Amino acid sequence: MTIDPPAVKSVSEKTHTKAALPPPETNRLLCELPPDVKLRINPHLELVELKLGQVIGEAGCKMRYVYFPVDSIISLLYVMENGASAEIAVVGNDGMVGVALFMGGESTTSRAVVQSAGYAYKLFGQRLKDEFNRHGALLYLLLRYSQVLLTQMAQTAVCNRHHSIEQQLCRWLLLSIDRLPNDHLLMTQELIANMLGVRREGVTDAAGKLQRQGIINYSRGHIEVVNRKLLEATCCECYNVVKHESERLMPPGHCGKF
Amino acid sequence: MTIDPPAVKSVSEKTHTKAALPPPETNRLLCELPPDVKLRINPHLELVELKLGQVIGEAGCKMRYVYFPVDSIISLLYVMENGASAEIAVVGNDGMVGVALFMGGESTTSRAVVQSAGYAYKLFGQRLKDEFNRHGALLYLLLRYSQVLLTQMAQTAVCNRHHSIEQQLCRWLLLSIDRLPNDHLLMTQELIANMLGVRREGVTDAAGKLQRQGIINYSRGHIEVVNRKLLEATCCECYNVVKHESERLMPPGHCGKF
DNA sequence: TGTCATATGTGCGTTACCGCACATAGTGAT
DNA sequence: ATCACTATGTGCGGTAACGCACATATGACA
Repeated sequence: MTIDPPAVKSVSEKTHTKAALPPPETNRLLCELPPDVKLRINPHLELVELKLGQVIGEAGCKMRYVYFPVDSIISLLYVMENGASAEIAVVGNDGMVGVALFMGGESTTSRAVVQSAGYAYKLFGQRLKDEFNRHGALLYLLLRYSQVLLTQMAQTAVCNRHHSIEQQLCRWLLLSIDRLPNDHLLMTQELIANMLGVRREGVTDAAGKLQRQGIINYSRGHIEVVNRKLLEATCCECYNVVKHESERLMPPGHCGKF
Repeated sequence: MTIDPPAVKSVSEKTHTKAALPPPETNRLLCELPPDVKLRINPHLELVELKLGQVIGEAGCKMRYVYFPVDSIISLLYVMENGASAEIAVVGNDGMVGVALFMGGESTTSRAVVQSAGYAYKLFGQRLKDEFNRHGALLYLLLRYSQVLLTQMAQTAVCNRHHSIEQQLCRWLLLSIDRLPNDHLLMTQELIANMLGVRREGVTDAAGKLQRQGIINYSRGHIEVVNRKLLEATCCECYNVVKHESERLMPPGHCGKF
């Protein structure tokens, strides 16, 4: 029952033995690529382990690699001058980290932090750009994904403005477990507070309410969603808006259909 | 001295007589295009007048046209189920409205509203897509602009989370006058409140403070920035972050240099 | 000039969240 | 078993923004 940071590693290793590495297709973007693109890209993909809290992209620094999460989750976090922070968007096996590379900026104003340990496929930035500049399926796929990101950011802005900590916590939990294999996540309330840009005590309050309603169970860095339906009902509209828009923009089986 | 909605029209007409239409180059994006692209695009650009409050793109509805503002300002506004709203980003002659067209989504979850009346060049969506699909300078220019939008949205999210109404009002004023020919804007506190997603009284308070500090002058729908330096000093970091990132991503004279 | 709609000012109690201080409880290391 | 560390619980005063009600001022227009 006990899962601590080192244990996470062993769990991951157990899941992904040499005999059963998660294929690149575990990532939605890599999956949707047509065969010819895969042939060019896949040989250069490198499966890497990402540890909780690891920074894979710093604000203002040129990104050398892009990452396609398979079972890890990456937070795009904005850190202000005074140290306060806020999550801008979250990326799991539905997306990639490093859109600034093909957008032309090479860097962004936000930091990419591992929010849930796991694996990701890493690709050298120039390789991505080369394929992007062939102006084929990859370009159109990444463009659509960029719009998903845009939508998520916009919704985050709105949610920050109008919704309570409890509602935002619900949204955050839903976004997280959607990107995880089960309804169990490793995350302290302190870290969640950093993501949401609120006080730790505020998260304690909100989480307490959810626990008392039988929506979640948590203790010392573990959170389990036990009643997803109720969680969705308690959440603000923001989660559903983002989810539906993502599904609209990136329907499954889109590869080669651009 | 009196400028009301009808007067705005006459002012605009005075400025842009048949003899002196603002050229497409008044818009930064159109300006940066290399000659061959201009040759293909410009014949299809249509100068249109945009009235205050006009909706040129509705959430969830396919956009038929894209707009390149010349002296108008467009707000990307998210309207929630309960009617509350918040501005996600603002577009002036530095950008365009309708990125969803080339991103592939055809529509977004936000509404595009005219925040400041004026003119814009309108282009049929398919024309833009056609040029985009030539995979030339336009593609790379619009990608960079998309990153500017992304940055602006991210910063809006953070600003909503951490900064006071007064600071946000400063940011909003600066973003606005940067896109206007002078330091004078037509905007009631009620409308500003809608943009910022706060109460009208909150804007009254904040505006009152700024006025008492000699930073702005306002009365019945007119706001004039009289001390920009002080305004910037009173503002949060958000304005400068977005401004610098925009300048980095879209330096002048970039055309043909992709 | 008077009238009216609209924009702005102001006061009040309420709420959500903050910042801080400190108490309590799991958990790993020894 | 003990200790130290970290995560979580809780209380308290302070503050920013809210919702509401209503007062006042300004400019447009008859």
